[in-house]
Amino acid sequence: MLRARGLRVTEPRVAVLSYLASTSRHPTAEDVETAVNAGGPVLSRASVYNVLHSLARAGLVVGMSVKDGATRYDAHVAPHHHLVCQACGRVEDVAWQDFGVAERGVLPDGRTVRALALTLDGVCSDCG
Amino acid sequence: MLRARGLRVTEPRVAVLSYLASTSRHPTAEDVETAVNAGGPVLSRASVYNVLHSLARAGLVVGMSVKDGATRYDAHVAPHHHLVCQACGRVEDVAWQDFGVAERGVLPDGRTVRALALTLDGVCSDCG
DNA sequence: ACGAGATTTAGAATAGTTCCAGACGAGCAT
DNA sequence: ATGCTCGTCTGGAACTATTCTAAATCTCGT
Repeated sequence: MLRARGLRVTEPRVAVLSYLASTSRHPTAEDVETAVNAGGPVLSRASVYNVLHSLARAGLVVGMSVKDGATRYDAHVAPHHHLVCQACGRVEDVAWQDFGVAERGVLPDGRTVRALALTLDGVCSDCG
Repeated sequence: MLRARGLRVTEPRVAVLSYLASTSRHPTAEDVETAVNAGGPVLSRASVYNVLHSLARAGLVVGMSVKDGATRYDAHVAPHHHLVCQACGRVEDVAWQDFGVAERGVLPDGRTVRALALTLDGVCSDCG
């Protein structure tokens, strides 16, 4: 998977990518560091950022900024939106077809939209 | 205007709000500080943040996070989207009717969307 | 004009991220 | 398999954006 994108296969990359792929949360870099270092050899903070950047450049994960706090990462790269809960701050996925927009297109004035994910403010399933 | 929202009218608030209302850019807190202090009495950095937070809480401005860098502020609170140019990083407005989505609504699974603004990745008018 | 309480201030403190220079190790060529 | 090369990893310092704190100041109802 990494190899297919022209990235060398290293232990840190495997660890980070499997963690991200295994969770439906949208962990911050710190979450990743904590999880990956939970019971084994340590990954330095700088490495976490390095790896996240590599994976993002390769298109294997996407990073997203939410107004409060740190950048969150998501290994689900198929087109979908994010719902940021105004009550609890959680970030949940929203299936693409559940919020109808053209995936990409040209605005009436000619500007081009290449949206991969939209961020919606709302209320999540628990706080609803 | 400030008074209408139950905020005391102070010189810093007036200065920041007029600056934000006068520009179609989407300035960062630092931009605001620079602009407001350009030729007059100084506003401390902490005050800029204080004021931006008050205004945001009162609904007179909205803050938005873009993946790279600092939070940007916008005094145009009517519903509209933001287009983040992938080439130059600029943030431009997109009229609501130019990108059709329901302003708010309920997803098929019951979660509530209260979107005020969506952030689109794309290419701006200059870089087009 | 006065007083209560909100607001501002400067600077220190914190959080998130990046930079650096050197050590290390993946994978190509042999 | 072995050596080499360069991409990758590391710890720590540095940096940037933002928040905190405690005291000074100012707005506005009375």
